[in-house]
Amino acid sequence: MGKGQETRERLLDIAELSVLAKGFGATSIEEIIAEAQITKSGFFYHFRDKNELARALLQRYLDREDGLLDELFDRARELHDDPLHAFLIGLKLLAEKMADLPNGHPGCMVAAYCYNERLFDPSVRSLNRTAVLGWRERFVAMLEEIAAVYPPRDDVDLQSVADMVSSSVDGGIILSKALGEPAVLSKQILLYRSYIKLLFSPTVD
Amino acid sequence: MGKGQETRERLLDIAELSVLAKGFGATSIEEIIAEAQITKSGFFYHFRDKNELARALLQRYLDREDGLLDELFDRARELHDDPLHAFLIGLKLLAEKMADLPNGHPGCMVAAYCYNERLFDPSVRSLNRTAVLGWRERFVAMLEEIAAVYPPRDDVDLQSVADMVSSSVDGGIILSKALGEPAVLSKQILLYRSYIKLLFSPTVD
DNA sequence: AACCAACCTGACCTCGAGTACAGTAAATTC
DNA sequence: GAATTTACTGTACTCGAGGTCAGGTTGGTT
Repeated sequence: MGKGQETRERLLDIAELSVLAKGFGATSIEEIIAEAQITKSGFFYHFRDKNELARALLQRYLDREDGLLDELFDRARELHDDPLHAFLIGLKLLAEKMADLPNGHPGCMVAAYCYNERLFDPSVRSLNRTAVLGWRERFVAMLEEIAAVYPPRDDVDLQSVADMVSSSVDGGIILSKALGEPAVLSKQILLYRSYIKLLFSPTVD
Repeated sequence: MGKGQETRERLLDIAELSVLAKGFGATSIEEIIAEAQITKSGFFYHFRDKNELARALLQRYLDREDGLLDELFDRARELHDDPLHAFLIGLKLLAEKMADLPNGHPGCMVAAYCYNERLFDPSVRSLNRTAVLGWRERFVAMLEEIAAVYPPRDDVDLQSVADMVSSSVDGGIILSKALGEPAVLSKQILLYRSYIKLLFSPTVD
């Protein structure tokens, strides 16, 4: 990574934490460059304007998130052939990952952007939408594979069950933040796992 | 309601929508007073500073939310004596209420404040925390009553199952907003309901 | 040695934000 | 009907925000 890329990443790191803690509108370029020890002109060399910072921030977050999900659920599939058990293992790995964050989850960019939507141009909003649709697709594929083997014990829409992964994570993050109890997030993921277990297991216990 | 209270409520209405759409930091007093057709000094007559607006906004939101939950779950209890079925009915009523919002849910103040936490003084943050704890308490009480009659079919922590109500709502709101699909929220609540059904029902069908 | 692109710095501009404070018209109280 | 309170308006101030532009330094290419 060249010197320019390094600076850019540093700017994004600083911006990311600030955006998750104060929102995009309250995150000033002034404060980012102060922490990054760079001048304002230096900042604008890397990003044309604040909206380009927003786009880059979201894109980087989504790439990382996709990478993490690939890693965890691929690993889960390695550990178990059965689609249901692989999914349950993947959820456990995810819960553990979330529990291992030292200061709790810093926040979900997608959620932060939802509560700042009016600030962004359509391209950023569409990026956000596409990301959530991607997660839906990812988990719907797993769930269909599961449902083909284990008929669900309740009449549910698999697409919504797929959405529930994102919902549990985003909801869990909010509760963790509001309560100041980082553990809440992983507990919510494990409850989703419990639902999947009950929904698809032929016998329970 | 006197003239002053009326103005105050109008200011809060305008601020609420803006905060949920752009975040608190990006919501300017200037824009609020422009829409409310009042001067800046008029605004500061009602609120000492921006932080007092924040507190009033959250307080009003929480009062309304508590009122709504009281209404729905009291009504549910009227409709069915059994604690499990009453809870399931309450969740259905909640899902319907959420589905009936014409333009989708405008957003949860608690969630918005979580992603703006650094902007507020400790009293506001503590108000936010207390609210979530209140919801936890409310639903834990219902779940304990249920669990006393119907032993849960999975080894779960009832406090987390209680938190899952808030988590489903907040997660559902975020997905709805990100996707531009208002229906997602009520579907997530109904999935939580499905989980409760599977978790406590002696027989499934 | 000359050049050039990448990576910045410094000085400057404009605008709107939050805030202060003095004044005032209308309603309410005494 | 005088005094007080409520509910504002008008004016003025400061500061930090996002953004521009012209210039400078550095390390590698020709």
